[in-house]
Amino acid sequence: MDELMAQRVAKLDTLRAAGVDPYPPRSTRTHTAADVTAIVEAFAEGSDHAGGVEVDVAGRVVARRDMGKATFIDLLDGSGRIQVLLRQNALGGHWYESLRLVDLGDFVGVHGVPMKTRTGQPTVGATSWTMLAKALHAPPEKYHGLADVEARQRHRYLDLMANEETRRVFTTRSRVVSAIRRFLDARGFLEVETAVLQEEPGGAAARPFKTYFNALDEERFLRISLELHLKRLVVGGFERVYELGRIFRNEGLSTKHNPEFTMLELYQAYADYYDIARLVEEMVSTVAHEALGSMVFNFRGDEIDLTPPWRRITLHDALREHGGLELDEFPTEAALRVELRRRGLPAIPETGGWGKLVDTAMSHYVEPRLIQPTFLLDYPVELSPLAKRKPGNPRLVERFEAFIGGFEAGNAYTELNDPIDQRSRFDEQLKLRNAGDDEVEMLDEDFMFALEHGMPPTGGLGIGIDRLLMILTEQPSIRDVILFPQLKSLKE
RNA sequence: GGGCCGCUAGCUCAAUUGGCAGAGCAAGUGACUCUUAAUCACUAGGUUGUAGGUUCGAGUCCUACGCGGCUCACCA
Repeated sequence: MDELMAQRVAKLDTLRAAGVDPYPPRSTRTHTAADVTAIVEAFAEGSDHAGGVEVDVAGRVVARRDMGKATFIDLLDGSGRIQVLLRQNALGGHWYESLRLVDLGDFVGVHGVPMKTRTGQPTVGATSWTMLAKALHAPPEKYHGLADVEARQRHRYLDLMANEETRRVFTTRSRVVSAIRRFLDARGFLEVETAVLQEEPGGAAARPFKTYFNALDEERFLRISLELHLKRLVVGGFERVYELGRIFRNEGLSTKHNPEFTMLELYQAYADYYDIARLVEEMVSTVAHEALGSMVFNFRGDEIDLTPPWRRITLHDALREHGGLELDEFPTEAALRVELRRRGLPAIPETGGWGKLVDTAMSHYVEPRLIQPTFLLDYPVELSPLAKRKPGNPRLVERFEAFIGGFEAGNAYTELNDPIDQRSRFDEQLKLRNAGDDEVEMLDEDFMFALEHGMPPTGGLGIGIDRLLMILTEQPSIRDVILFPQLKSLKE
């Protein structure tokens, strides 16, 4: 035990020896910090007190200014900060003296009267105080806060207690998620919960996490998307469903990727991808307005305006506009590969077909330039085995991805509901897999059985909530919007 | 996984060419009854991420490892 902790334990023992429980089971709080501030601000003009009102406040001691026979303490509670003035002749000598047992980081309760100091600051003039919970470690530095990125992520509680900005990000996250629910609930969507542990992880091309189900003596996978289960529900007759849930992909970490992340997926019967595009821009802008009161955000140095309508451009046109690449001139995998090599693109995939190469070109030329919210429309069929083909052009599907701030934030299609085509698409995926592409969509027989019973024309959507939050809270890394991001363990 | 950068007191940061490891906050003692990054005086606090190596001498140079950040690859 280090010296600082030993000092605090000694104070704790002193309290106990005096018959004081340093961890009492409850407090008698009657007012929050914000309540007291409101009371003081309602004082009559020229008055510095409210006749007869007494309050009990409680919170963590975040600053302390010792003035001899008077001490100022700043308490932080869930509503904010409030200053407390403890004076010897208001508390009595014994209780003032025992203030020396109060350290930064302790939780204390204070009984007193709302008042203004000479400078007009709302303050509780204390008549008594109580220890509510003794802290055995010093909190992070009071002025600079906690800066070390690793410490902030490993010990998020320290980040939250030290950094106002962190508290803002995560209260915003909560408000955004509840605004999304309100938006969808108001439009007749039914919120559902589907299986996290799955026999066959489908709905996306990603490596899954594996786990083991002891009772059944079978392997299970953590879900990599919500799609196939939600579509089963549309088959079952739920016309508008959504799920806000955690999904898991056994892949790398980056400023845009965390292995577990929160996805919103929704499915709307009798809608197509154009309907979904309108829904997305309306939902995101409404949620931004409700949760943050603004539709304009500063993200990585760019000003991003979420006001609808968002730009719509086909992938085909975007490649011409941003890359000078005319896809029609390179209609085969071989021709496109030669062209991309000639252009010197990095990381050209060896497997995966024409669609994968189009995706590579898109990532290189288009994606980084889509700073303002943009719907990129009509993708190669090979990349989208669950989306409906575009009438008149069977190489493309009715799909868009929504880009904001230079990365993908959403993905939507007119859902494929032709079970014959769906089965052949799974077959195509299997061929790609056999050709060496290990991240493809896997056949799910029960899903096929569902489709074979008939699914109405349906529009579907997936939005990465964490990425959306990055924009809305103006945070450059996904780890800044996830309370407990995945980190390597400390081996000792 | 590759490349680059970082790791010094509980926290935030210094340390010149390889030459006695420092400061602020926090802590302890004392002064101070309207302060608010309170102020003032004094005190204590270190296996410089870990393990080796070079050197008379290593926070500093070399090697390996650990953790983190950025970036590339993969992915949403």
